[in-house]
Amino acid sequence: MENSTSNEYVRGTLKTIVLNLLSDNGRMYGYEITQQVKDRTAGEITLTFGALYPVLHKLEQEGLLLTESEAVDGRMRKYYTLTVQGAELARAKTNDLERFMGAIKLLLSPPDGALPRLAPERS
Amino acid sequence: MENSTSNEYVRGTLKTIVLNLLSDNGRMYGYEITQQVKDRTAGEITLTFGALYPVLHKLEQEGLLLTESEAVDGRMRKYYTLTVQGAELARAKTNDLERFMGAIKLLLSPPDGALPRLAPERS
DNA sequence: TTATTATATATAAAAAACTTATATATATTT
DNA sequence: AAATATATATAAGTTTTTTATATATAATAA
Repeated sequence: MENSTSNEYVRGTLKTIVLNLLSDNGRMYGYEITQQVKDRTAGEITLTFGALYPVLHKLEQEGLLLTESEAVDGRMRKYYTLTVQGAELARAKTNDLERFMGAIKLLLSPPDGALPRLAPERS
Repeated sequence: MENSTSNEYVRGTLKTIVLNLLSDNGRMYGYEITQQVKDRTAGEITLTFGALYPVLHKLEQEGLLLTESEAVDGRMRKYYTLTVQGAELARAKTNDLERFMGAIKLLLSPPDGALPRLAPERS
């Protein structure tokens, strides 16, 4: 049984997650990215292949990643590495995401000690 | 001149932001929501009407919000209030978002003291 | 030995979400 | 008189994501 929240919040952060992991690891293949995300977040975040591969292909196409295909133990792997521009974007987007999360925290912590309020009459 | 990051990260969090603000404030209208988000995040997050109104309409349609239209100073306002279900969802989604952000932090802080790595040969 | 699970990438169709542009209208400020 | 602020709304187009499907090998379990 899984106990991760829906990956609704991955929406918008996927590109940044991928760039950031590649920045940390230097060289990764798609499947490895999904596994590392799952492992490092204790299963909280799981990437789907249907979302991941199109993002990887698009980043490559934009000149942010380089690829090398390699057969390992009879199975094909496609390794991705950041280009200089990709590394620059990784820094920028990671920084942006941190700022965004700081801003979200300002919203999630009630301004005063406000209690939750409901609609009055009908439930 | 604005200095907010692109609202790319709002993607996926908009519904949660709206539910959370309504939970704090009890009763708000659309324009007010955009202003409060801008104010409380020091301009870091700005909601667009094209994204906000469809979300409000959808939440209403799903029975999570109640509406009351009211003319104030000659201008129309449509106030939104959480239903019981809406309040419950607000709690759940706020909690989920906090968990998600905790998980993201695990990803953004490098596991070891790893230095950023680039592609070898071609730029 | 056969079936299942894990490893590995990929794409297409459909749905969902968001951006951008546009429309309408009143009040206030310049 | 013009511009800005307040206020909601929708439609068209784009982008993104989900879901389903396809392919293939290796390792493990039954």
